[in-house]
Amino acid sequence: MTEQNTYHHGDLRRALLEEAGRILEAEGAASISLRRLARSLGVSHAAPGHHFSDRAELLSELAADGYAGLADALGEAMESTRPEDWLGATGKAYIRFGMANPERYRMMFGSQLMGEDCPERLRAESSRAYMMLLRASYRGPPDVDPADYHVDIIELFAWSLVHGAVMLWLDGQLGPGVDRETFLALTDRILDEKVGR
Amino acid sequence: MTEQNTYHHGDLRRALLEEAGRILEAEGAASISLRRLARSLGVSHAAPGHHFSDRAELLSELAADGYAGLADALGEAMESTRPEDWLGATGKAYIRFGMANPERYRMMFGSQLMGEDCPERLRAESSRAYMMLLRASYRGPPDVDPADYHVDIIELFAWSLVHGAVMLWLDGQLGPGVDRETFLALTDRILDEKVGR
DNA sequence: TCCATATCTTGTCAGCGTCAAGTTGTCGAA
DNA sequence: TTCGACAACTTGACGCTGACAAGATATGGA
Repeated sequence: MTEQNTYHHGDLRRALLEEAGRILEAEGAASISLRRLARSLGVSHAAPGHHFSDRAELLSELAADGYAGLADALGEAMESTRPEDWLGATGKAYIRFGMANPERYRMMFGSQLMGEDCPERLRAESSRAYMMLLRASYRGPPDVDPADYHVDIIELFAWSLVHGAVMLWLDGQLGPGVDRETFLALTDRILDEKVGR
Repeated sequence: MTEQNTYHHGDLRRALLEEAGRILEAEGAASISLRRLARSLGVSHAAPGHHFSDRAELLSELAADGYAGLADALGEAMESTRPEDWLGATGKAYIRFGMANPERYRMMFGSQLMGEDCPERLRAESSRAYMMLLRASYRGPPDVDPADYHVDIIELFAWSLVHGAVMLWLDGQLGPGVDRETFLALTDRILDEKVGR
């Protein structure tokens, strides 16, 4: 399926992204090289260059996929809970997404792909995820467009909290005393007690 | 001072770290290359290899310096406030440190330098910074060694909060509506209202 | 059928980290 | 003072990387 002996690969772009995603979670973003991807897929070393202008563009695509997955996870969390529980539910979903996709998450937030001239899709997917959190924490009148919410204390508070917790976990900064179970119990308790209002 | 025409540079190791630090804040960690450092300092391309076994080892040293600076900043914040205000004061100092040293901060937490076989000094300095936050948030009896504190809800809560806030700021995730002043006002307010108990 | 075009290959370039082997300076012991 | 061990540095090489240019090949519409 990924192997086709035709001159044209068929869907090299997709294959490149899939292989890159595999390497990402297995070895980290630093191990992703265009030449290695080409080697794995049996194409020439310059073939990837026809689908991504840059190595950065490929990584941005991976990051955009990550934001899309995060936004979806947040959306699902909101669908299965009542609006008054949205903030806590999305927080928990956020933390679980980060723990399930550590390298993906690290790349989304750690590397500075989101510059001035970042790809449009990356910007779109990341702001979609952001809008999810805004919606989850919004408490105002219901007829306001989510794009018109403004960042206020609650939103920054909630997002900072879950984002920081995931980062601390991924970097192993919490020490050996905090295992996976303990961490989840702690964060859930924080979200219940501090965020639920 | 950084230029000496002797065969032996004198203090090449220090000069390498200083130049690397300059490049770090100016262009980001990705722009730090051993050969470029050698070129800037007028030594051969292999000279840095005699002071750092690895490129990673040099970066780890930079990160360790960062943790040392962070720990110092937290320590100063605690010295100039009463113990009951420590948590809020260290939180504010933490946020200001991150904003003042964006690329340094990103490298400390973003890149996975803190693995199993990470340099001893990096581990030491990072846990020193961690201990500062534990001390600042500790509320138990005063005769307990800080090393024996255990991570509990308050500590994780406080550190997650400031860490996440800094990351969001550095990555520009908050959008154009949140400028530096607004961000500082928001985070200060959060620390006062939510962390002060 | 034929040609424009997308796709892929081959070749090349400079830069990078890393290692090996040789050179030069330093410093303490004899 | 001389000598030898050792640290600091240079030179050279290797394979890897991203990037570009130019040519080959397949595809699909006119």
